[in-house]
Parts: sequence; C-alpha cells; structure tokens
Amino acid sequence: MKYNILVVEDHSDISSIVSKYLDSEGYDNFVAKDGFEALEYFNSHECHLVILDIMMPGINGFEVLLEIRKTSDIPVIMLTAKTEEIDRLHGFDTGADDYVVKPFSVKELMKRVKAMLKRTYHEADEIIYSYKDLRLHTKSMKLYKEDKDVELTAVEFNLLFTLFKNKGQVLSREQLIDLSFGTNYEGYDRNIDSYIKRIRQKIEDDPKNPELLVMKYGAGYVFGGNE
Amino acid sequence: MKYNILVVEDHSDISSIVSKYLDSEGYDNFVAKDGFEALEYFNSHECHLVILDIMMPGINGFEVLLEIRKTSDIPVIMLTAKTEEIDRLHGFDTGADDYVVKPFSVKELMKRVKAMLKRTYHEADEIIYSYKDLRLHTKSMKLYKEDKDVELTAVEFNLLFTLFKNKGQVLSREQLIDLSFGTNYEGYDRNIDSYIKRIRQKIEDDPKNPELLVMKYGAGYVFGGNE
DNA sequence: TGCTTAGCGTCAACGGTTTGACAGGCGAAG
DNA sequence: CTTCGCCTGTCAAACCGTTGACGCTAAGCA
Repeated sequence: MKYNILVVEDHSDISSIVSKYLDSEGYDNFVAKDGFEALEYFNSHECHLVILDIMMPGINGFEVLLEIRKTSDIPVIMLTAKTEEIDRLHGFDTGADDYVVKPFSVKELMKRVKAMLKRTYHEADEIIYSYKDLRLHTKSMKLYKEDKDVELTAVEFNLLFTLFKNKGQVLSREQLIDLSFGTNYEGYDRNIDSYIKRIRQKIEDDPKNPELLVMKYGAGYVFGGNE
Repeated sequence: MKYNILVVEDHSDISSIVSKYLDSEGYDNFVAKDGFEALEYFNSHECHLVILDIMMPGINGFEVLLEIRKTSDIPVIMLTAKTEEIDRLHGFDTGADDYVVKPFSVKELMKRVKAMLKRTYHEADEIIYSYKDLRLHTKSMKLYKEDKDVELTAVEFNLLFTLFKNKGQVLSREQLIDLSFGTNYEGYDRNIDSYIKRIRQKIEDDPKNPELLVMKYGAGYVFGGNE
C-alpha cells in the first residue's frame, strides 16, 4: 500500500529534510507552507497522515487540526516547538494523535510515522489472492501454483502483487513501477520487461505464449481478466 | 478483571481528561492532587497501576515513587514535563516502569496503560511452541532440540520467540527488532544478522545451509513454513 | 515494407548476506 | 573488590543471489 503524507511546516529547511526522508521510506508526500495551503491540499487529495507544525504564520497548527477534525479521523502528528503548557492543553482538546517536540531527530519522526500508519491501517494482515491455479500469500511472500511452491524474489513479488491487486487492468510500465517500487525508483522502463519475463517463467504453463500475464501492445501489461 | 488506577497530577485540567479517558476504557481510577494525598490513597486502597506526574508542589513525583517502592512493585508510569536526560535517569534509578513525555496524546497514554496492565497481570502462561525437532518453552526460556537442551541467551530467545510466533512469515529486520526488543531498541539493523547467525549455529543441523531459519533476499528472514 | 515495440538470453555489477574476529559491558564467582 | 568469562553490538571481508542493462531477434502495426 502506498501512503500519502501531508507535511505542514513553514520552515523550508525542516520540511525539505522531512520530505526527503519520507521519500526514501517510500511515502508519497506533499509539503504545505502554511495552514491555508494545507487545508486546500487536504480537501482535494487523499491523505493518510498529517505532520503538522503548530507555530505558523496565518492559521496556526491547532486551527488547521480543528478544521481537519471536522471531516476526518486521519492520524495527525504535531510538531511542537516547546513543551508549553498552552500547547499541551490545546493538543488534548483538538485531538492530535501524537507529538514530537522540536528539536527532534528525523529518524525518530519516521519511526512514529511508520508506527502510526501501521496502527491505523492494520497493514500486513495475511491476504491470500487467488486466480486460476495461482495463490499469492502476502505474509510468506510465496506463490503457489497448483499447490506447488514457487519462490519469488522481492522484486517479482512486489510486481506480481500489484498485478494481482489490479487484475484485469492494463497497467503501463510507469504505473507498474510507481505502484510496486514507489515513485522514486531509479531505473529504466524496460526493466519491467525483464521482471515480467522472469515472472512468466514461473507462472505460465507455456512462457512463450503467455495466458495470465499478457502484453498490450503500446500500452503495458494486464494480469488475468480473460474469461 | 477490574483494574484500579491512581492518577497523581496537580493540574486538574490534565487529570480530568485522563480520568475521563480511563473511565471510558473501563478502568476505575482515583485522582490525587499531590503526593501526600496519593500516598494516603495508595496505602489504604488496592491499586494496580499509578500514573505519576513528576513536577508537583510539596512532595514531588520521585519522592512519591520512592515511597511506593518501599512496599510495592506496582507498575508506575511517570509523566515528565521535559525530555531532560536527568529526569529520565533519575526515574530509572527509582524504579519507574515507563515514561510519557509531555505533551503527550491521551490515546498514547491509554495504550501504554493497557500494555502495562497486560504485561503485569496477564501473566504469560507456559507455552510450548514446537516445530520439527525443536521445542521452545516460554517460561524457562529454554529450547530443546531432539530432547537435548540448547542454551539460548536472552537476545536469542526473544528473537527466536517472535520467529516461532510468526512461523512461515517473512519478517524484515525492522519488524524483528520491534517485535523482539521493542520500538525503542537503539541499534543497528544488521545486528539481526549476527543474532540469526548465532541462533542458526544452535538449531540448524548444518548452519551453513539453513533449513529452518531462511533468508529472503532483500526482505528479511522466515522461520519454518517449508513443508 | 518499414518502423516501432516486445521478448529473451546473457552477464557483470551491485548490493544484500554471511562469517569470523574483537572490544567493551556486565554479571557471576571467587 | 577483582577477576574471569560470557553476551552484545560492530566491523570488514568474503561470498553469493539478484538485478539492471544490452543487443539481438521476433512480433505488432500502419
């Protein structure tokens, strides 16, 4: 699952570091410089978590949080400059989910983000996708074909996983990369061809004439959907 | 089981919120406004957990904790106003069980309370996990391989324990750390490699070609799951 | 046919994993 | 109080599977 995180922070030095780290952890993210921009983005995009500075010019963090809470239970991590009494009480009332006090280590913040996302969205439950004679087990990262065990590498697993999730849809190479490896994947479109090739050798009865994982000329690939 | 929680906090705004949340989680609770009142209550009522503010007029939190520790091992969660190293160290000496740094989210505090109560009173029963020729005894922290006693260190036991509990699942180093040693483990990812190596030498017939504790390239490790 | 896009085999480089060695910490034993 | 030995955490070097890139061939399309 690909998460999108909204960072609201007026100091660009801080926000750029946070954003960089979020990227490297594979999270999509958007930086808003003030409360106004934040709410505008929040109301028009899907977000899974908000990192929200309290001290900001214009609308402050609390007001943004209040506004968000009118429509959403999204997890919010507040950045507080000081352990001020006022901040604390305010935070209680407005319903932030966690606090990180400045100065903070980005690593610590990432840890909290990760923990919060996991807690909120219950990731990593065992899901078994199946199609025809294939069964994909998410926890063991294994694929079974006619009850026979097929070993997948991490890359193959991720790619096949997104194909399973979007069964019957034509996905461009670019889409496959974004969904499987994140937008910051450095590498070239045609690598997908290689991965597909390897996956086919593992799942197709006749890899030369693929039936499960089919190419759509000039567009990309489709998994399944030919009944 | 009905738990009773003593909250020691001089700011009534905070204590009332905490108390409200404890109520809604189904815990009995009593709010003491200062150390003196706290000790009086503690000595005349059955308590299962104490939430204790450090900064208080009169007797401070540390002194209260010291007094409590003369007669009791009850779990104590301290509320610290600042992330001062000194406070933290002080607390360790006097025997607090957990810390929550202000400003904190009540949800977070509730989570810790719940976890602490479970850990303390919901005593883990002896469970014997077995797989192939291995038997892991949780209480004695011992491992038997073909009825022969295998000595495990604390670290090895914890790690193998979580691997047993998640048999057949691929676990990342990070997951292994969080599940085995807690999220506040300060240490390098790759330590896991060393631990795994040591465990393998104890449980594998041929440690160079592991069959029980298998690496998943680029993902982590799996225990068992290959039938 | 001519042009573009996909398939496939190959292989070197990359990066993740294994391993042994070691130093400091910590607790047990004397 | 000191010694001793085991446990931990780190590191560097060797090792090995995977990946990414390339070039050629085959296939789609107009």
